[in-house]
Amino acid sequence: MPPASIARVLLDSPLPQLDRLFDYWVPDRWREQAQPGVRVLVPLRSAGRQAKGFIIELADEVGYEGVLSELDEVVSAAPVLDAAVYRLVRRAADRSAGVASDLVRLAVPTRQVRVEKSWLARRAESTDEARARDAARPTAPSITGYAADALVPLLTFDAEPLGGGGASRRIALTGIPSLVEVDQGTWVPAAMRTLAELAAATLAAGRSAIVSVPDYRDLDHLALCLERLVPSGDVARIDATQPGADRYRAFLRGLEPRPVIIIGNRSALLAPAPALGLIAMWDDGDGLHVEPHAPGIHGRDLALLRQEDSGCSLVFAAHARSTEVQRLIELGWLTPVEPTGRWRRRITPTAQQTAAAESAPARIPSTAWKTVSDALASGPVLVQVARPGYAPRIACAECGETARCTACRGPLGIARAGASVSCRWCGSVAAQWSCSTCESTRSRTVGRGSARTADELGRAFPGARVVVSDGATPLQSAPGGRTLVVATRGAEPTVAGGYRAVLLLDGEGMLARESLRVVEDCVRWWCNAAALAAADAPVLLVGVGGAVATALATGHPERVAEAELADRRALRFPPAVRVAAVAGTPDAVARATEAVDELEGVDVLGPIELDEGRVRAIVRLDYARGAEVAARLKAELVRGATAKAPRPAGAAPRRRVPALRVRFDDAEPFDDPGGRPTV
DNA sequence: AGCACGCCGACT
DNA sequence: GTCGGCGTGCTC
Repeated sequence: MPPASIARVLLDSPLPQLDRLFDYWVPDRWREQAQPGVRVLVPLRSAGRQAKGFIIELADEVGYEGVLSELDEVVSAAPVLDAAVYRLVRRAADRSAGVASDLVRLAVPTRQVRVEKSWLARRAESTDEARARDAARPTAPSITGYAADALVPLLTFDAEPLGGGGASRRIALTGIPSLVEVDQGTWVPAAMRTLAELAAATLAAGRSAIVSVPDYRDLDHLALCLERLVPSGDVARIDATQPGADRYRAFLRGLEPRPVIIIGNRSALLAPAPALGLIAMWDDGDGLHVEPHAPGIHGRDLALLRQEDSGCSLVFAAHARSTEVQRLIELGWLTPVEPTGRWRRRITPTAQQTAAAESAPARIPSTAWKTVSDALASGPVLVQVARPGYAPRIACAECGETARCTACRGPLGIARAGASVSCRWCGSVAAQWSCSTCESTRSRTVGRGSARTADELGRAFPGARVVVSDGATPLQSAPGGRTLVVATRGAEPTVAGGYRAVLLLDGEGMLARESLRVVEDCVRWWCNAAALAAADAPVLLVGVGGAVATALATGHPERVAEAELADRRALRFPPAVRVAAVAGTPDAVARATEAVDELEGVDVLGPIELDEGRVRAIVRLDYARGAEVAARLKAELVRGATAKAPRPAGAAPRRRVPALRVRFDDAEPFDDPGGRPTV
């Protein structure tokens, strides 16, 4: 038998029972092109069709007793599924009972034939010019604001074996200062400059870097910082909003031998990168790092797995520490690092008062009113609110019951001043509403959204320009001068020089949300907004007291993470343990939970009723049980997908809904029962 | 997903 | 005696 005549192929299929490698003969005509990583078409006999797939490895021995088919076609010679990316995808799928090809689909963008052809042609040339460019490495920038020796271990790669690197290679950056001026009049968050400098220094050491940020406004700032440090050909931007061809070109850049800096959102962590030296992630507590598609993996976990596999450096940077990072610090897996001469951003708690200064809106205490008023004289002021729109909620004037949409049961609200009442979920206008409890037709507005706050503040501070930035229409930056910027949490724009004051409203309401992560999320939102203030500017948090307020007032947000994690340990909640939500038909869920329940360090909550005919249970597991639990749940998924559940007499013959779904490490099951379940 | 193999009711 | 119902299981 000639060598390497068998190709092991991963099929492009979401079916769990097909999530393994299939052997195919490589016919002579494809022998040349059939290399690991290429796209192929293969026959799947019983399915009677052709399947797409990727060659994972070549072999010269059959690992299968049956009769092999020949692969039909090598789609292109581009080895798009990189070996390291496949290892990452395989491990990530295995630890979450997921299907590898679901992740491959995120890792390898849709093929763009023209882009790929020109890339292959260019690669074949391999010009002297390219080699000269390789030799001319950019010089390493210093990392502004950090002691020279603090970050040296991150940027030292000499002859280190892959998979090496201790905890000094993995750090959690905290205490990051606020905005910095990178060019005349251009201000960016200091964290973006630090991450850009780290990436550029990694590149200068002859290694690639991946920097993952939650949203495109961070990405723009990061790109801006990198422009000043490295040639544009050394930066590849992977971003969901860019056109397919650009996306594919950026992706292919990571397959070239020359090191590169890859910047992007969560999918950047799945990008190929030669000689990976650094993975950095900004604000890992931001929910945008969670991939919404199956199997719903958090970018943080991808970063941790990839670091372990490659032995590269790892940086989690954030203003507020997540409980997950706190846990890794306590385990000794991450080393906390702070900038030199760290000054602590203090957030001053201010009690809610009913009696405020003359003409002040009732929700702004008089001290805060004075602060805003004074600050406006020297520049822009940020006011953070919880909700967009005019009135976030409508309630019955008689009994106080929340008004809900007749179509979808979503809450009703008012989007703009003078607009009619409409549903916040489905948008349908509620023309004639009557209370479902007491049948009254009189309603009242509850709470103030960004639009109403802006209206009120505009009247209260005549002469100030009022700007609104919310999730639907976020601003990257706002004008300076006498400007009041009203923004919903997470949508705060930057201003040159930083805000002269920051006022955090609605804290009480934000904390009242029924969610495992409320405290953590609120602290993150507050710290992120506070970081947009000028260094000496006051930051006031209205209506929040207790230990959280104390931690923020003394400039120690990490104490909140410590306390939160201690609570979760006591309650056996994530991230002290891992969780897997198991949803589906009652018998499928029962079988799945029975399969794992008897394991040491595993317990099951529920099941509870979801919608008609479906239930959901929560499996809680010690980290050490992860592989075993995921494997058993995967086996149940395979069983559920192949053998159909015995249907009760008289029911519809084929269920449209899958019998079983599993989602790991999602805190949603612990959240507000009024929300819409996603599992 | 698709499609074949396999074991029980009304037909030339 | 067969033709075909779709329940069960496999796909290199």
